[in-house]
Amino acid sequence: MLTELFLKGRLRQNLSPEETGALEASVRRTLTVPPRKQLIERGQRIDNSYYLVEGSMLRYVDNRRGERQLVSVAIPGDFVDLHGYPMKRLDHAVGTLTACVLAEVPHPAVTQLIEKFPHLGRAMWFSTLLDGAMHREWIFRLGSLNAESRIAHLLCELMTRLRFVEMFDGRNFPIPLLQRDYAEACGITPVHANRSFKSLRERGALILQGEGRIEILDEALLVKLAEFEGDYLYGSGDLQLSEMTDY
Amino acid sequence: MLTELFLKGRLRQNLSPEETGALEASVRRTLTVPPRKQLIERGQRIDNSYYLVEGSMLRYVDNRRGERQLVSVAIPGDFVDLHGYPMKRLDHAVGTLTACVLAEVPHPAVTQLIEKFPHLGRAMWFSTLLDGAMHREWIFRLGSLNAESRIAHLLCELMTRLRFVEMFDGRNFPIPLLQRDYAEACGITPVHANRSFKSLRERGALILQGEGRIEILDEALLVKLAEFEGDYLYGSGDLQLSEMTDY
DNA sequence: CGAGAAGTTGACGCGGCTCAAACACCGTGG
DNA sequence: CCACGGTGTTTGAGCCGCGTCAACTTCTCG
Repeated sequence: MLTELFLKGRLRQNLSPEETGALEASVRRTLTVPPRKQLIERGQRIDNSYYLVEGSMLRYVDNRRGERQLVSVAIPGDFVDLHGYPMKRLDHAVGTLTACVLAEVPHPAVTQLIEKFPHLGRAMWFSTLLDGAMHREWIFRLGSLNAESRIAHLLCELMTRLRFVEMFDGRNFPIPLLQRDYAEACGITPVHANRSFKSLRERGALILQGEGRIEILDEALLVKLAEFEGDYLYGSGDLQLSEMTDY
Repeated sequence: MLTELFLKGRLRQNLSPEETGALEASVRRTLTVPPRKQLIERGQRIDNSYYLVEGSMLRYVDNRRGERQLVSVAIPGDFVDLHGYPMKRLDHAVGTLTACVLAEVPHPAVTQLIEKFPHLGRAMWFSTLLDGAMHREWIFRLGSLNAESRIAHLLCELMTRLRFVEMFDGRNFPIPLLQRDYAEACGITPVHANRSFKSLRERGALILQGEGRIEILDEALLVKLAEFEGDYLYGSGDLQLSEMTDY
């Protein structure tokens, strides 16, 4: 079941066996990509989308000085560039963070999927809108928080999302973002990211183990520092997409 | 033709007469809303979406100190909270900037629309993804630019979008955002927004006429300061959604 | 003519940037 | 075996962009 995590991590509802079967069948092939490799550049036309089975990926835009601004971190279960299906080209670059296993889904297959299963189509629409919600919170992070809180906020989001796909044990943070990645995500310099991590360490919130390995010690403290409210991830049971199928 | 601007501003392609007729017919009523009035609060469940016919609106999230972070500025032709159709509740607040005329579209009507016109459904999906693209650029703005460039970048985006709906004459900027609104959009204080505008004025980029009225003098200079590349608005003729209908 | 909202400006402090150096760890090759 | 370079992390010193606090002006409207 390649797409099993898609359900847990992104769709927020159950699909019928026919729908999951059709989704599974629309995968043309799977491929393995080495770490830190750019797959798509800004402006590139695409006619496949990639579902992330294993590993983690980054989406980013570059400014004219070659500096990178991260806009998204993808984890297993994310349909990384499904928005490329309606948009036809991407306004940002996509690359791997770690080695990744990807499932390739051709856009014509998506068209067939959603025409045959309109309900699945709305679910896929929803999954692309979750990116929008996460982008909005990313804007909040950059516009309203200081450096230390920005990092805490990003960690909180990722911990919450990782729990959806059962990839976080409460201590060992499984995404090996380097300090310069946090800097590029949070709009600060790597030096200042380091100082912010030092402060988080001194507060007892986490332990750094080098090369992006982080051990979480006090999640509640991170949530408090970040003013984190996870409702924007639409994970609560009583507000699921399935309610809309009543229409 | 209430929804005429939707085509120009958001859909980036042509619709058939049947499609536009059905879209038009799905409007239950139009309503007028006074300026600076909040319509929807974060977390609120919705079962209508609003298409903006006239005026301008803001979308924002609040932090726990009551400070406001803008995440979007809506102009005529925008389907302000169409993403609320698949999501069922909003993760942000929505309010008017000026007095607005809104067209109310019930969500069940949207379901009927997209089931009868799958092509229109994909077009509406696209229009919600345009928000995502603008959000990403908003992240870039906050994460990679200084205060003066952030304001310039926001102005550039809005000028470009206003041109799509033929609402910008090249001089008089028709959205009366106050300096504190620019501050809330750009993650700076109102005082510093004022100093940044002063700098833009001294460069000869624009003239401030009070109460949010701005006259644009040197658009090229603003584009340069902002490192603005408008391709993310998907306005270029050769990359329109219509190409995907080949599938 | 008083009150409030928007804009403007100055003085001062702090958060984050820049430049620089040093340290830890690892894989490679002599 | 150790020397070595590369990468990631850590820390210090000094500076600057932006925040804070406060005063003042202008305009509008009651």
